[in-house]
Amino acid sequence: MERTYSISELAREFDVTPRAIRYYEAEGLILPAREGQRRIYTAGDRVRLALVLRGKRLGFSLAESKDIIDLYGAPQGEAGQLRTLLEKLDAKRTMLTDKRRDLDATIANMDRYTDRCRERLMDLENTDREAAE
Amino acid sequence: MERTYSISELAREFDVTPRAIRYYEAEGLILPAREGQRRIYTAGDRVRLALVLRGKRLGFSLAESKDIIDLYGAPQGEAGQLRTLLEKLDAKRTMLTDKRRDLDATIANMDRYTDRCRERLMDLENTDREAAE
DNA sequence: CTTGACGTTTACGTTAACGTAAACTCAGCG
DNA sequence: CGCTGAGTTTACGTTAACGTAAACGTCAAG
Repeated sequence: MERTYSISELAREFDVTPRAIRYYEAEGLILPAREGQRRIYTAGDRVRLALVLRGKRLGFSLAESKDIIDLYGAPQGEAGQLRTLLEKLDAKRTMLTDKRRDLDATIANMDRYTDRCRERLMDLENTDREAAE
Repeated sequence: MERTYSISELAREFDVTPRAIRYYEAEGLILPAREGQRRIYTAGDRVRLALVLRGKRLGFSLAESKDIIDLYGAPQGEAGQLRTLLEKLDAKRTMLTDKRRDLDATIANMDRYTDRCRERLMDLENTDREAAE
């Protein structure tokens, strides 16, 4: 038997509130089974939650994350379905690499600035040392 | 004389509304000069706007973007100021590279899945061709 | 002179993503 | 049996980031 999780268990593990997890369910991002009234999360549900949270860190809305996550699990019976799936995957990939370009530019920018700051600091320390002689 | 811009000029160029630009000003992200009552944006203001929008694409809140943008332009007179600035820059850089790790993982994940889909499609096309014989 | 185009302030409305609180169920324990 | 701890639903509250609308200024063109 596969291991399952309660809502508060997942909440603790990922440091979110049960309320947030229920909200993701209401938005159609996670669909746990029920045992009576209680929600039962499988390992698959846990992965989906992790994907949602990673999406959040990357600045995706829940709707965008749902778009992406739903691609994993799309029907692949016919060749036509596979082809449209591949197109959608390509579109998402483009969006992701665009974001990476922005991110790399931001980091490169900051690095250049940091270098200038370091130089400035070394200059300051040198003149201090000279003044102390 | 350096070129300046009106609010609607910048709005058109970056495809945002004047309202949004004024909001960024209210939040302290851009501080254009005034000519009478009208806002006059310099090339520097334009750069700051571009940084704000890039931050948005990366999923930063306006407050986070302000944090980052304010680092460029922080006082660097004393060595102490430079050292705390360098610390803050390092912290931000760590956050950015963390984000890139998430982003790379997301892309790699999607690429693996895409490869499996492509294989599946080729298999399907092969069995189709064989069935047609 | 008035009509637009562009700008301004002020203020209220809207959406996403939850937080918070109330009132309920239900299994287990002493 | 009553209590506790975990879970549930329902509903209203909250914040960020603007959208939208009203009411006004200003200046060049017709």
